[in-house]
Amino acid sequence: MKVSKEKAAQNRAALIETAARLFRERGIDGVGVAEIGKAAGLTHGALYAHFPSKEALAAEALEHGLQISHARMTTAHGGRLPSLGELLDSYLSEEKRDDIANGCALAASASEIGRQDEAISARYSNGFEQMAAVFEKHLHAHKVKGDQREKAIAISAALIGAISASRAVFKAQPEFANEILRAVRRTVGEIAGE
Amino acid sequence: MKVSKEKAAQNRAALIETAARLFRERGIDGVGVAEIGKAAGLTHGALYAHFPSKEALAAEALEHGLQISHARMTTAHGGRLPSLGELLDSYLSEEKRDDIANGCALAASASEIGRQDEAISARYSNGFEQMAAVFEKHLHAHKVKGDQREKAIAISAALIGAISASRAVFKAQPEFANEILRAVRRTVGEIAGE
DNA sequence: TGTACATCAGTGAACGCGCGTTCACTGATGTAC
DNA sequence: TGTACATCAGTGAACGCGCGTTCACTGATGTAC
Repeated sequence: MKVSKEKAAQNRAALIETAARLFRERGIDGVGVAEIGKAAGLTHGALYAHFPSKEALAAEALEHGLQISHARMTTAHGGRLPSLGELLDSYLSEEKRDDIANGCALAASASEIGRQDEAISARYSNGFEQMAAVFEKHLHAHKVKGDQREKAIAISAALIGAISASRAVFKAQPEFANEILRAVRRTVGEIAGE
Repeated sequence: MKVSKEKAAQNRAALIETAARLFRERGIDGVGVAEIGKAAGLTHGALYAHFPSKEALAAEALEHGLQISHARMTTAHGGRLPSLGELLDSYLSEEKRDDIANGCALAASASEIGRQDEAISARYSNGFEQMAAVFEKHLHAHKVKGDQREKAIAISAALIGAISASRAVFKAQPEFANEILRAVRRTVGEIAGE
């Protein structure tokens, strides 16, 4: 049956949010459209009224996830801009590492985006540039010597690698997983002239 | 029909090598057992004479890939130990980034290992520790100040993140993908006192 | 050394299952008069 | 404002397909005598 425009927009948003969370948790290949539809309170068929394919939904879900991640990196308690130290502590915390569903979309999908199509690559690319831009501003504010853009890109890559690696080793060696987070936290702090 | 022990061992090795390559290229979820068997010159049924499940094969394939990666990081032309600069240049080269089939197993599977079982996590964990140990030796040889193990772990995470991110953005922005490699190359070089 | 036979790696059909996508249909919404 | 009807988001059965795994069978290998 037809639903109101408002309700349809809500359903579309629910599909994107649900897909973004499930894709982060289990990968794009690891979640079926039936499960996404059901988790969003719909049937799987409804998905195709909003998106031409699962892949198109994945692109929108990645974009949504990246917007959330960027917003979180640029707002702390009370809406103020977090300091570089707060940002690094939060990004590399054990809590964030363990909460993949709400974690950084760049880290959760790092090694599988290369297998997706160009539309998804483009979204990831924009997200990575935004992340690097956030760090570049911090490096600029701290008057860090050298190529600030270069260092900001390296920091972004290091953080993504740290979360991916920490999650990868966690089940077998949780203490080593924590050591990875601490090691990158301190080394990046040094680069940023902390 | 039965085959000689020697031939059976060759087939087992072919299954592991083929699986390692295909899993790196398209992910564990992205390749079926039928394709692995066929690419190794067998039928899919033969796979179960050597491994109890696809997951068990994935664990062996990861281990095999990590051994290759480690061997490559500790031997250059002529069997000598490569310098830190050679190692970084090679690891962060555009060629390695583009050749996922033969690339570093730690980078290719970074974000999907966290979703696999503990046996696979244990293998990844050992591989990561070996990689960090290689860099720690280089830092020690270069008499780098500070906590060398900490820096070696951070360097390993940064390299894995760099390759993952560079591959992720490549389809949409190949020049940005190259910039990521260069940025991490130079920043890691600085950390290592190059 | 030659023969009989147990072993077991490999074959290929078959299993149930979930996948992404399609489509005829439903029925409340929202518009035209 | 009230009525008739076109729209279209959502339903749920069905599509063909490939998935991981099982299993009865094959036949060369390798062993026992």
